[in-house]
Amino acid sequence: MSTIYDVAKAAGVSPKTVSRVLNGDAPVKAETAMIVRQVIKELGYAPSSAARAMRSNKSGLIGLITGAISLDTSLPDNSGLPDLFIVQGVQKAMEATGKTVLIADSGGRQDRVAALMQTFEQHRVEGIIYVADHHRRVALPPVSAQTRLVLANCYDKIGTPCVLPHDRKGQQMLVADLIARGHRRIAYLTLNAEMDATRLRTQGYREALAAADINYDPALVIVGGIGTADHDAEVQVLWDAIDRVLSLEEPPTVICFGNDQMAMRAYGILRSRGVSLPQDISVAGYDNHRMITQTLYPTLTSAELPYHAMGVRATQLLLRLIDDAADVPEAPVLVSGPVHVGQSVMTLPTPITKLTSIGRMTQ
Amino acid sequence: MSTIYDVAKAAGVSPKTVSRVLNGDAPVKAETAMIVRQVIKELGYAPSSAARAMRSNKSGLIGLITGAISLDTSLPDNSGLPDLFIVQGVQKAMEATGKTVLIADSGGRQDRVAALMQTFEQHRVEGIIYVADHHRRVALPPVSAQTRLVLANCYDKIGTPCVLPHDRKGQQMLVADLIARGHRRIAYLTLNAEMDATRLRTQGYREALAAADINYDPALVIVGGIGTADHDAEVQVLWDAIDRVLSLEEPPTVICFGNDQMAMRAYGILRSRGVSLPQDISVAGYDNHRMITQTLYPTLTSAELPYHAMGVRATQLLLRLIDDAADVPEAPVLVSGPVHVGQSVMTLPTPITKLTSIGRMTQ
DNA sequence: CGGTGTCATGACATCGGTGTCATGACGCCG
DNA sequence: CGGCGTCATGACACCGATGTCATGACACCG
Repeated sequence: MSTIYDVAKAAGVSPKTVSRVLNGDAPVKAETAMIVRQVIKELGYAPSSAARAMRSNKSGLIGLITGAISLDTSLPDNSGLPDLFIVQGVQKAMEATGKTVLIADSGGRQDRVAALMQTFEQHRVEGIIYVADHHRRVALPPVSAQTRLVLANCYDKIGTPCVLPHDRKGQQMLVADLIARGHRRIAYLTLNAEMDATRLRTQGYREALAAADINYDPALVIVGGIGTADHDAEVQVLWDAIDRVLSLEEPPTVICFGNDQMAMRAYGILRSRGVSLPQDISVAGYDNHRMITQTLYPTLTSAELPYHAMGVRATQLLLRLIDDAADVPEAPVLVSGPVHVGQSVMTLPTPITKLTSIGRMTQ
Repeated sequence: MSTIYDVAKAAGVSPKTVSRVLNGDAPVKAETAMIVRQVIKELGYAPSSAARAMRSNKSGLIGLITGAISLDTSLPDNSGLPDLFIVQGVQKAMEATGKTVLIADSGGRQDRVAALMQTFEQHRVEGIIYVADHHRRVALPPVSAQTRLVLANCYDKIGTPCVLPHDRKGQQMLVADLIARGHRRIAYLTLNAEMDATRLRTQGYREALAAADINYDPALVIVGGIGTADHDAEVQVLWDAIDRVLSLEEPPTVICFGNDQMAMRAYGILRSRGVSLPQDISVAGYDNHRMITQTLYPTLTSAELPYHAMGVRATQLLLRLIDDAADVPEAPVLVSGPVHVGQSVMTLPTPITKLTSIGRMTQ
C-alpha cells in the first residue's frame, strides 16, 4: 500500500500538503489539490488509520462483545440468536458516525470476555458495548478509565449505563390488546421462573388485567421450565401445561406463551389435539421473531422485543458518553416495542357489558 | 492509556527491555522481567496495536463484509439471516490465530461495498471475506494488490477464490435418504427458478432418483415463485402447488420443499386440509434452520446448508492466501452438510422388490 | 592476562500520518 | 517604498512500538 510520501513525491508536493488536501484543514491552491487528488486516485492510496490513530490518540473504533455470533450451532435452542438484531442496530447507528465497529465474540464463555476486552484496549477502542443474549444481570471485568462501557440487554450491580427491554410494558400491552379483542380468560405460560423477563412480564400481565377489572386467576398462569436442551422434554412440559389450562372448568380463550418458539410448538400440539387455530383458541407469543411469526400459518400475534432499537439506543448512549464522560444516565434506559397482531388471535363477539362497546370489532 | 515508556520509567528499565519482556524475542534477566510484568499489571498497560501495526506493517486485522447484520428487520422474510452462521464460523476459525475481525455491513446496498472496502484498506486489513446471503454470483470492486479476498456463499466471473455450498450433493443425499426409507413418489417444490441453488438441487434430486432407478416424473416437480415479500401470496402459491401434487393420480408419499420456511408453511396448510404429518404424507425442508426444524412439531427433516463450515473453510482459505499469495485454488471450494432426519418423514413398509431389504426399517 | 563469546541492556532510527512553526511570495496601505 | 497581513507551502518533531546496532559486564579458554 502506498503512503502519503509516495503521493507527495508523485504530485511534487510535501506530505503535509497531501495531508491538507485530505483533511481540508488549511487552504490549498485549487490546482495543487486537483493534482494531489488525481495522484491519490491513481495510486489507490488510503491513509493508514494506524498512523492517524497514533498521532491523534483516537482510534475511531468501537468494540462490541456478543455471544450471539459464535453460539454453538449444534444446540437446537439458539433462541439467543435474535440478539444479533442488537448488533444490527449498533451497526446501523454507528454507520453515520464514521467509526468502525470491532466485533468480538465470547463464544458464550464468560471467562473469555476479559481477553476480548484486552484486545479492545490494545486497539484503543473509544467505547465498548456488551450485548447479552437475554435480559439478565452480568458482571464484567473492569475497563480502563478512559474506555466507556454500555451494556445492552443486561445490567450489573455497579450501575454501568445500560439499555434494557421494557418487558413489563410489552406484556401489558399485549394482554391489553387481547382484552380489547374481547378476551377475558387469558392463560399465560411463562418462561423460566429465574428470568428477569418472567418476573417483569408477569407484572405486566397482571397490570393489564387489573386495568380492565379482570380478576387474576392463578390457575391460568403456569411458570415454564423451558431451558433444557431436550426437545422432547420441552414438548412434554408444554403439552402438560396446555392440557392443564384447557381442562379448567372455565378454560381460557387465549394462551400467551413466553416466547414465539413455545407458541410455535403449541401450534403442533394444539392441532394434534384437534383444536383449531384461532377458531377454538387464540395464541400469542413474545419476541416477534419474524421468521416464526410471519411464517407460521396462521401468522402469530407477538409482542416485539425491540432488539434493533436497543442497539440503536445503546449506541447513542455510548456516543454521548464518549463525548462527555460525565453524562451518565442515572437509570437503565428502557426500550419498548409494539405488539404485532397476527391471525392467531380471534376477536370475540362483544359480550353485553356495562361498558359501551367501542369500534374495532369488524372481524 | 499508559505507554511502553511509562512502564519503562516505572520499572527503571528502557522501553526496549519492556518490549523484550512482552515479545520474548531476546533474553531478559528473570528478575527484571518480573518487575516489568508487575508494573504492566499495575498500570493496566496494553501495547498499542496501532503503533505495532505501523512498525510491522501488519495490522492483525481481517475484514468481513456481510449484508446479514443490518438486514431490514421490517421485512418479514429475513431468510437471509442464517448466513450469520458463516460469520460465526469465521469468528470461530479466526479465534485461534490472534487476528481480530473487523465486521462491516453493506446493509444490502451493493453500492456501499466499495466504501466499506476503502475503510478496510485504511485499517490495512490483511484479507477480506465477503459473505453473501445466498448462493449467487456477485461483482465486487477491485481490492489493492496485497489484500487477499475470499468469497463465501458466492462467486464471481473473474475467478476470485470462493467457498460454496454443495447444493447438488445436499439435495441428492436428502432424496437418497428418502428413497432408503421406502419413498418412490417424491415431489419437489423448489425455490425460484433463477437461483443457482434451484438448478443445482434439481440436478441432485434427479441424480438420486436415477441412482435408484426411479423414473423422473415432471409432474412431481414444481418450480416455486417464492421470493415476493407478500406473505399471503406466498401461502397461496404454496397452497396451489401442494394441491396440484396431492391431486395427482399417483400422489407423492413425501414432499421436499426448497427451504424450511416453505415446509413450515406447509405444516399449517396440510393440517388445514386435514392431512396428518407424517402419517398421511412426509415432508422435508432444506437449510436445517434449527429454529424451525427442531421446534416444529413434528421435527422437520432437512438437509443442512453448512454455513458454519463454510465460514471456517473460507477463513482457512484466506489464511492460506495471506501466507502464500500464490496458493490459489483453481476451483470453488464446495462444502457439503449432512441430512438431519426429523419426525416429519415416515419410513414406509418395505415393498416386495427384487432387491434384498437391508436394515434401517425399525420405525 | 588478553582475546573471544555470551548475556543483558540501552541508544537510536523508523513506520505514516499530522500539529507546530517557519518561510517565501504576494497584495495592500499609509 | 517599507511594513504588515494573508496565502500557500514546507521542514521538523512527535505519537508508541520495535529492529538494528552498540555497549558493558562477565565467564571461559588457551
